[in-house]
Amino acid sequence: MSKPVRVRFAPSPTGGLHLGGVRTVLYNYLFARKHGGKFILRIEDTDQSRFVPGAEQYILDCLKWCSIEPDESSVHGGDYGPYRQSERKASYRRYAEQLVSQGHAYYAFDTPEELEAMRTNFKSTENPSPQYGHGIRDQMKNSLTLGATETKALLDAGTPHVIRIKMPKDEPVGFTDMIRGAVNFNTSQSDDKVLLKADGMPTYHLAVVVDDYLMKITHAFRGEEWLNSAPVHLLLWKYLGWEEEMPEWAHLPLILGPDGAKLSKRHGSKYGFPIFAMNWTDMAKNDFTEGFKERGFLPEAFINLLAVLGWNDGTPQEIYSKEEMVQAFSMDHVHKGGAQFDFEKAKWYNHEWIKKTENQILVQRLIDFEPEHYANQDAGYLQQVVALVKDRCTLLSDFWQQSAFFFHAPETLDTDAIKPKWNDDKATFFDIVKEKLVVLEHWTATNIEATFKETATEKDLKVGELQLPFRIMLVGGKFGPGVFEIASVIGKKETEQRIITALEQLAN
RNA sequence: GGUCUGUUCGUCUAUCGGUUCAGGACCUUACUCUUUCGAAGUAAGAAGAUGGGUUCGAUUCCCAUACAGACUACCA
Repeated sequence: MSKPVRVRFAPSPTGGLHLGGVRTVLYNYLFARKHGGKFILRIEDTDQSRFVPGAEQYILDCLKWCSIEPDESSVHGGDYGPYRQSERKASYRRYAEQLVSQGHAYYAFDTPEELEAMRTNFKSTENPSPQYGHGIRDQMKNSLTLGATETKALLDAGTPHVIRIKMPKDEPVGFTDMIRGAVNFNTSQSDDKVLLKADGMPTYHLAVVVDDYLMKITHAFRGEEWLNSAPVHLLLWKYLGWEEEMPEWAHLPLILGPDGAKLSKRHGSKYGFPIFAMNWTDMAKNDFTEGFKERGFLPEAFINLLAVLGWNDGTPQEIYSKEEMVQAFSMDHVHKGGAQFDFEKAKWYNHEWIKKTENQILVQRLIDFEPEHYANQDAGYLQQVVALVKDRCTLLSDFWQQSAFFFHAPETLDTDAIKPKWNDDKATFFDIVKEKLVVLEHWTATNIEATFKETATEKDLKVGELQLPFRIMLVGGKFGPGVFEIASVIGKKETEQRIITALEQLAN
């Protein structure tokens, strides 16, 4: 029997949570649930200069909205905390120093200016970005070139320094990716990545390995953009003596924008669709990014469309509930290639979910979405309205436009639509039909329709030509569900009143 | 520049070497149905990047080319 599955999502609280991030969480979550394991949320806040206040809470809120909440996290707790890297700071240094004493890492004292100078000096057309690696480290200021005594002196003097991994020259490294199979590299290709920064914080490279080990992570999913740094992590697992404990890795394909490049905030503003799960405002940069939630997406639709962007279960099914996804999910059906995000299809998913969602739940979503419109309405009435209009709404924001006339009489009537064909016969018809409706015993759509049609026949008028005027009277415009159903929902009194108001307007 | 990864209709994808027009969905168009607008239904449109192999047989396996993307920070 294998170890219990433990997967983790490790966002950096430096900004919003974009589509790719949510999809990574989702796959983590689905995989954990599928295998009865734990889903852990770890906050990677080692870069204090980029840390954005509120971002951690934002991430938690997004996950809550999507109902993919972690089992262990900085708020839920667990056996392997703390789950914030800033709170684990003390533990990283000893691992870095262990590597130094083993000869797998070294102290480097180069100042930012010196590094900058190195990059410009060694820059050439063949090598536009020279790397601090086996070819260059001999010429830099580090414990390998300085010698033991000078290094110790600098260290004792408190000289700012970092610890870098010493990448071996020309050794093959490789691993088996859950999605891509065998992936091979050569150690010469990677530079001597900084493991511990001058402020004592670890970089991602050190932290991810140490934390994954200490938290007993069994499977690690991350974006394809990390593939190139895998050799560094591989070596770290090996050098720290934890090779046997190394998790299985899956590098998820990227989500691309309509232009085929990695999806970014830029795409959102350029093409007019959201990129983040929820609205996010970076106060420091005064930068606002729209969210799917506020755009009117249902969380069920949101995770559905993300799950299927790069994964399928081999069947033609497209609409999945979260439970169905857990059942069907499997890593071997995750696509290798990046997937372009198509907002049209995203809207289609939402539409399908609106149709599929029970009226009662939909009403609740609407109240949450636009309380100013729905919060003080009668729940039963809202459900009737929602049942009538849901088929014609793609986003939650469409509901008000489609249903406002259920809550108040139309402010303006599109009389231009009927005036050309309006005449006294029709005016008389509505007078009579109004009187008949007022005394109608059972106020139902079928009865209203029957009364309407009988009266039309009596008056020798075509029903079709009367329906549009009736619609304009009740709705104000040429849209909405069936007129008789509308009349039945808004009630006898309101129907009568709207006919009267409209007849007055048409008489002028 | 180097390294890594990828490539089936415009987009998301099915096909785990072998029947059938390479299937489904989004999208677009036409028609039908609602004598409103959605919706719905029907039909049509549209693909294996290129060139070599391997094989009785390749979209599927291998190689090359092309194209695309990612990475190349004391950011993650």
